[in-house]
Amino acid sequence: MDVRVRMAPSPTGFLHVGTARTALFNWLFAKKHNGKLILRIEDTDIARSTPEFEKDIIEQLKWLGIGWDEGPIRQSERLDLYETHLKRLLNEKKAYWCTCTKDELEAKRKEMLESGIAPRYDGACREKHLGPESGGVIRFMMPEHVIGFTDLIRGHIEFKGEAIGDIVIAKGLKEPLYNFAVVVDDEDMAITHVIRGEDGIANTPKQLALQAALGFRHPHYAHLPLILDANRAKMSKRNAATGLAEYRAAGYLPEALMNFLALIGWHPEGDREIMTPEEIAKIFTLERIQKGGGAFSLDKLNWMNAHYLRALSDAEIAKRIDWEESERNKKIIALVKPRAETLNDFATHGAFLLELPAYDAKLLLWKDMAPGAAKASLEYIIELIEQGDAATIPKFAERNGRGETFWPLRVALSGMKESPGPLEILHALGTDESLRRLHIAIKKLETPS
RNA sequence: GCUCCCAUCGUCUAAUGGCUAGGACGCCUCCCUUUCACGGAGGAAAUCGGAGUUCGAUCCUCCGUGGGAGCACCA
Repeated sequence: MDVRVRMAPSPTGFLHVGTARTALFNWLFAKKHNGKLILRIEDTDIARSTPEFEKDIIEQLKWLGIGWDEGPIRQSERLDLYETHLKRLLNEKKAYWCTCTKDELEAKRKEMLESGIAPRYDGACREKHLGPESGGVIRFMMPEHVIGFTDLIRGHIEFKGEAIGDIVIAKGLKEPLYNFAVVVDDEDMAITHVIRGEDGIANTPKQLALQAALGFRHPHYAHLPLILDANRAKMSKRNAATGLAEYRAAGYLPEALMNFLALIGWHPEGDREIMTPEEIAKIFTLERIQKGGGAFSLDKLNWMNAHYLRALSDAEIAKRIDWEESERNKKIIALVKPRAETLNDFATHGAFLLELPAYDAKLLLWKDMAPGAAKASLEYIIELIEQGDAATIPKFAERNGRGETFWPLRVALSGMKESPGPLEILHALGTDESLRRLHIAIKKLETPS
């Protein structure tokens, strides 16, 4: 059978890195097996879903480089389909209307919690035989037997049906809830493999039972380890940037992010870590997915991003940061690239070329050299530049001392403690601007602080 | 509290029922170098604990401990 997988984000928030990683693994799996990937928007929660979030999800997925074969399919546009199956379950007495109030349920829940048993619905409305006019919710009669399945990553997992209780599958005939809509859709879309986060494990028995009751087939399940934050807890907005758009805005490259995300919870056989999506897809297998959660290491992402950045041509970088290809911009890019970690660094690290930053005169002094020596060195360099002999600066440095020559020059031109090399900056700035900055430096050295 | 899942350097991970447990990030040292970065060469750093199976266990089993997730008229 042809592989069909889906990514099923809920538009109740911006695209989360965890959701993106799950989407990526589905994408890799589909690609590896020549299967189809379906984008399904799980917007059954009308109160929390917004078009803005949906737009962000689609936009970021595309930006990351994840394409899909079918969709986006919105659950909110398929309410009739769910209603049909809901009615069937009701008719077959596999589901029933329930009018228990939230207060009643909360009280019972508390009671059960206090007596040390797993809180679950007690089935109070099971035998009431209520109809749609009751205005209640629809509950599914959970079977009391053990429900097990073989997770493609974790192996056999079992849950006791009686511990789950009768779950609410819809608030009304036109208001299906997550677990029910998922089951109907996975069947309707002929999903073969459900690849989702570990937090979906506990939902699996519910969905399995629902599938059985509806006469649907069971897809294969694979539960991915979670992406953890630095504190090894599920990544949350409180402790880290969780929105993919935030990383994009911070200047990360989609190819770097993709490579990085693929390596959280999955690893190829060998030592190779830098791989294109195509290379990864080729060797991707669920068997090599880790069981334990993996921490999101910003350090490693930064390293990887810098690595990918250096591999880009200057012209490509200009395009990505939306800079016109002027001579000046080209120079900035070439100069900043070896040191850049993110795309944003071109603007921030390159700023000194456009405007000399304020700096302290003392910065001009190499080690414990005297201000007079620095001044003399800079004055001589000015002379060389004015004579068109800038090319002989290295020779002068040999006589004058490398540090004593290059350090003051570099600081005079950049105003910074750390920067590209002085001759490169000199070239990038051009003669006029370089001379202007050198004179500023000399003035600083002349002014006692 | 209940249910489920997990456990190799700080982090992401590789490997094998048996040589000095490998790589990457980060960290440290050295080289290159005016600085920083890049690059190059080294280094420190791990099989959670206890039983059992076995000639032998990091790997298999059990217990413990630790960590995580889930327990909605959210998804």
